[in-house]
Amino acid sequence: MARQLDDEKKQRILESAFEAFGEAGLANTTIKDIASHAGVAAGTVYTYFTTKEEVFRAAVDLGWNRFHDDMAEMLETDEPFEVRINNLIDYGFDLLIRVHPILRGMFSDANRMDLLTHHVDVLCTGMERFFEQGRRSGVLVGSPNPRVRRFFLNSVVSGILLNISVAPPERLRDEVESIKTAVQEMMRESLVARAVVEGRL
Amino acid sequence: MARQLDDEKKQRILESAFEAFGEAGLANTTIKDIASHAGVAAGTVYTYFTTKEEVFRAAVDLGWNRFHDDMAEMLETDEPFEVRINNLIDYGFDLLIRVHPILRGMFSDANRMDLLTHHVDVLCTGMERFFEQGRRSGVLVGSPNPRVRRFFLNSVVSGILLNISVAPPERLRDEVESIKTAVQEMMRESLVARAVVEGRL
Amino acid sequence: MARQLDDEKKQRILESAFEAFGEAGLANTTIKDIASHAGVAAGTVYTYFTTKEEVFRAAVDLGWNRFHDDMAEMLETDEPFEVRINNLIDYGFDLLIRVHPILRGMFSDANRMDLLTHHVDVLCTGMERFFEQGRRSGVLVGSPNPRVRRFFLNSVVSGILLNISVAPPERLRDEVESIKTAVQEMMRESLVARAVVEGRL
Amino acid sequence: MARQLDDEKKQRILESAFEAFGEAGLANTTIKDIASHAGVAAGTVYTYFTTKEEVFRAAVDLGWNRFHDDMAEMLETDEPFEVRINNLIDYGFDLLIRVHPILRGMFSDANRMDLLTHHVDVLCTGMERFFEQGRRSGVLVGSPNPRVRRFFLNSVVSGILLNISVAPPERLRDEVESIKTAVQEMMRESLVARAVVEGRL
DNA sequence: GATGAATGAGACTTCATTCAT
DNA sequence: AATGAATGAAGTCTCATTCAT
Repeated sequence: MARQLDDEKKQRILESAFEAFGEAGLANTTIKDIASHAGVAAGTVYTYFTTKEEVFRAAVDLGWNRFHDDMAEMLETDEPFEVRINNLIDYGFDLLIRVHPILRGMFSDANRMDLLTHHVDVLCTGMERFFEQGRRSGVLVGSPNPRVRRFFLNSVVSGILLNISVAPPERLRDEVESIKTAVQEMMRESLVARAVVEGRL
Repeated sequence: MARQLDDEKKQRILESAFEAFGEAGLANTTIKDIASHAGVAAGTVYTYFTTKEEVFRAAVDLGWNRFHDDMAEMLETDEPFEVRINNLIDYGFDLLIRVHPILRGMFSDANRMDLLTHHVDVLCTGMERFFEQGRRSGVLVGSPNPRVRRFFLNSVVSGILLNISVAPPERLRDEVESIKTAVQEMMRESLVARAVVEGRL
Repeated sequence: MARQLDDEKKQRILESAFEAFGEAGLANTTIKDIASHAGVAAGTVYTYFTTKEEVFRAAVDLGWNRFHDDMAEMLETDEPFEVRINNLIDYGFDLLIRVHPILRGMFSDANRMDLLTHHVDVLCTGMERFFEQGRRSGVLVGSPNPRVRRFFLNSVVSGILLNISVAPPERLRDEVESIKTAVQEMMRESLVARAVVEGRL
Repeated sequence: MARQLDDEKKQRILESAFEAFGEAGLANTTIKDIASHAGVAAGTVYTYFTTKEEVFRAAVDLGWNRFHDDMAEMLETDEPFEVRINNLIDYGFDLLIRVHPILRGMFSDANRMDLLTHHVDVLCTGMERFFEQGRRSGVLVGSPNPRVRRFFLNSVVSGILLNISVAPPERLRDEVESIKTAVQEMMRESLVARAVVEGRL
């Protein structure tokens, strides 16, 4: 038998593509860039993918799926809601750093290929489900109108994504840190406000 | 006279570039595309710009500046705040449709060239100043903490931009309409909530 | 046993090559095409041949040799000349259909590699010898000048080859049929003409 | 105004393509080969043609049309038939040397693209018309059956084409010379034969 | 011996930019 | 100032050939 198709190698190519596209975008990244970063010959990329566009799509999905998986793992535990929301704030933003390339370098092209709406939707639906659990345990406030709530959620989530995407790599950590702080304060205030409304304070 | 003619031609090129880049992105748009849409020869573009990148920068700025100007014109009138906020909701989103190309087609590349942070910042600062006026006349609520308020504003503004940018041209108007409705509801609720807190309801 | 198996595999590859080259030509046929049609892996082709060009040469020779063999078998029997000439006309053209690929798909490249003159020559010499036998039994006419006779033979034989090579596969059988009819008529006339000249009619 | 599209340059490219394709065939000829032989940059070829295939088609047509034109010019004069047939034999074969490339290098691919049947047909029809004039002035014999005559003509014409096409360039002139001699002899014999039949000799 | 993944040279084609007209 | 033909660098992709398994 000959050398077998190597899933590890495909992953290496994909990882390399993810970084390269994230850095420079679809058009400014060459197959050679990707290949040499992955330690293979240019032609080898075509053993695992049929076109550059397919590599791009796979790289975008890699980033988003990794993000979704990490989010799910973090949120869907048996711990009490308070612990999970702290996890979200404490570690959730770290996840964004890993997917920063999808936002910074792959945004427009991914959008043009209609690869984004789906993932933004998945993300927001996951968040919504999570916060729903919080609502049931009375922890979080928000508009009593579910449509407004969804819009608010969607806007804030998207807004955070956009803000992170525009951050150049070198300012990325600071930007994330400041967003994190703001979210923490916002939540604290929200809880206080609710307590006031409920006459608990 | 000659000067005017030239300026007019430069504008035509820029307008054409704005549309072409917005539709297809930096890399998928050729100088010839831009030139022929503007009714000039490819070489003529180089009479007014030195490189394709410069055309791109100028097109991005054209879009954003036009947006900023329209926003300013709309918000900075002498009319009472209530009228202006209705204008914002009624007509503001129409402006977004005009700048959709910057978001849809020029996002990543503009970002990579660091042309975005500035404009997002200008937009948010303008909005902040506007809502500040509202606050002074007691119309709008929001966190008492200015940092949280700014974060909230920035997130929602950015979120709206992202959501619009993600909409394909054919779904654009519907998407804008639904965002508009959500914002209206959100504001109504916000005013009610404040009235409740203040014991007015 | 092993030897036989190998030979059989080599034949399969060659057969596959003959068809593929005949269909698409040297440059438009890949080693993979040939291999997969033969039911082997691309690498295996290199166990039996050293280069693609060698495969091509072998395929060309396969076609021509098969043709020469079939012609020889048909012509060199002990039957009377009249029977054999009828065989030639009745079945000879069927042979051309089998070698059509050499003519249609392999012509130019085979020619460039100087693989053709030899085979056209072999064919014409065989035909000449055959007709010579006819002459001896007084059956066929033709120029009394052997050089003219050879030229005439060569031209008609080559002309038939060219006409068949030019026929697209789907028109091949019709084309062959019409050539067959024309040859039959021509021969009949020739015999009549000779009879006239000899005062037999 | 800019440099104008230069018909002379297009001709130079075509001429270069004709020679290159004729020498090496479609697949073995690169656009760069053609361009550098024509003294232009590779990209310039694409100013005048859209694909390599288009260049090839144009080169094939160039060769054949030139041939048809020369034939027509030679045959369609007011001179007596005897003079014209001598022209045909004396100079006609020289024309074949000019088109040798179409036959040697472009045959198979041109055939695959169905560019040949038409031209072979045009050639044979032209010849038929010419010999028809001869028949009317009683100069030439041949089968009284027009179908047989056409087949004979077609075969001999095609046969000559094939024989010339298989000649390698260095043997080309000799080959043509010997065909020429054979044709001359064949015609002389044909005339003699007719005289015999008619009792004139 | 067979396999087929890996290689990398090389082809076509595009397009930003230049510059003769 | 405008034009658009010319240039040539660069990118994607193919495929003959090699060689580890």
